[in-house]
Amino acid sequence: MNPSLTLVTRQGNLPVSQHVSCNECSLNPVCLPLAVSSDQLSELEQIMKRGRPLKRGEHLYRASDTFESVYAVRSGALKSYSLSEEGDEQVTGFYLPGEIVGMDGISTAHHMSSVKALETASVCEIPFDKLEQLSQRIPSLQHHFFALMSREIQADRELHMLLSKKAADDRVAHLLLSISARHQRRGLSASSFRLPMSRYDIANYLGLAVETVSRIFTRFQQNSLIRAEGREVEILDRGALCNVGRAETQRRA
Amino acid sequence: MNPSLTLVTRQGNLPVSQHVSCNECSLNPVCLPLAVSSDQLSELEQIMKRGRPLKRGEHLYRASDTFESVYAVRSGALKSYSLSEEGDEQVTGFYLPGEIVGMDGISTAHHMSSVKALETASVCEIPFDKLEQLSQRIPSLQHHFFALMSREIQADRELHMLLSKKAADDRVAHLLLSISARHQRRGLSASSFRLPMSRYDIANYLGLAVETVSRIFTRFQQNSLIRAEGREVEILDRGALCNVGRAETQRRA
DNA sequence: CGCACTGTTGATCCAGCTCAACTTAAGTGG
DNA sequence: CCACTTAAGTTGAGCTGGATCAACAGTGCG
Repeated sequence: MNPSLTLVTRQGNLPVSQHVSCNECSLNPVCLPLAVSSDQLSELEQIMKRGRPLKRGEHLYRASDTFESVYAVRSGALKSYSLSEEGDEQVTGFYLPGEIVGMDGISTAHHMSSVKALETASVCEIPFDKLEQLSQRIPSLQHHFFALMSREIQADRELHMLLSKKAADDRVAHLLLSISARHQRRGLSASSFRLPMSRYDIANYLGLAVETVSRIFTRFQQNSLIRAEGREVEILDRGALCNVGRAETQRRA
Repeated sequence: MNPSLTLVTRQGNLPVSQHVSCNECSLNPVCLPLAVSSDQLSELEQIMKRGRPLKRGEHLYRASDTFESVYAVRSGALKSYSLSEEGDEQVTGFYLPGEIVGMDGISTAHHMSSVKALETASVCEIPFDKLEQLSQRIPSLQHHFFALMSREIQADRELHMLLSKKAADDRVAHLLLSISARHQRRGLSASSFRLPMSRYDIANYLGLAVETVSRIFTRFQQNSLIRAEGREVEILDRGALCNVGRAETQRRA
């Protein structure tokens, strides 16, 4: 609770710069290591730090903190958000294991959003200046980071379309499919998973009211597209979920 | 009209790799050169190519073209857009002189969107593989590109908030202010300019109906926030324009 | 075991969409 | 250079998807 106490605990129990071993990490095939050859991996490991896990609700960083590092998610889940001038929250993204968070803020030297843990989560910290230096020597690493950011931009463009053109059902369906795909990528079940975020966060992210999201979950369930119990979700009819908005009116028994 | 004829014209009249001289370019202070020292500028100029200008409606590239280059806008204006599975267009961005377009597609080796000229426009082509090589040797260039992409991500996050939380007036006001700021950055008038894009494109970009955008222009004009005549716009009350959505109901005579 | 958070459901309302008619501007060919 | 076509923009009227307000049901943490 007390900041200085937290600091002591962190530095006392878990050395801040504990050695990171990507080879022993199950995320190896989906995370940063895929960008570098095995003999260069140790160089990457050298600059990475692993901190103590974050508890639900704890911040990884806050908007206006100075930008120093990007982070690879090891476990758990995080959300990024920012506040408008009027003070209301906009959830801007969700981050699952194997994904990189914190790439905003490179240009301003300050983070432009805040990131907090949705559940107990741990991350590998990658000091960005070190990463830039390393990228000078490892072309594939430089390329990988350009590609990562490019993919982030692409995803944002897709979201742009979702928010500007698609109805509420589509948006929710899209999110479910996105989470599903990201699970599958890690070798987990694509059809059965637990959502790490609340209905509130989903609604906020998708530009909808909580009530609307809730109703849509219910409707999807009634139409046997999914089975949902709280945050536990099972995808029953992936095809139909992809086509929500296409066959808008479910004229089925 | 005939592709091969166009090709001849291009290569005949204007060599594809015509030397680019950033020092003689008025965009020098807002474009790429700001990333490199003057003695390294020639290296950058070396890899850039200037093609023939694009006419209104011509494509710079199309979605699924192989990704080879990014482009710095020299003059005119461009829009990027993509098509949904149902075939309708989503305008994803507008690009003005001094700005870089084409940074999607790095990860896939194919462009994920199309870019076409809104009016006669010219660009400097920057082959991306060459740029990566150069970035290996010029840290500030590498950093600048990371920063550029980071800023793109930031802008997308802001747009996310705009689309998910803000009312139609806010969205239009925001766009006008954005165009204004980008004009100012180039040393042009911040308060008086010509919009390069149609009402249709504005509406599409902001996730609104054309009619709504048109009505809002009219309303802004009635309330003396702007003076608008077709695409010609003058900002009369910048403060009020920033606060649209704050003082929603204009209880004024 | 109680208080606060998270989620669901119902009823009502309104911002912005759709449809429609019309005006103005911009090409285009004779 | 003007008549004609087509695209771009504006205005009006009415409809609707999703927001808002409200009440209630789990759920879980301290």
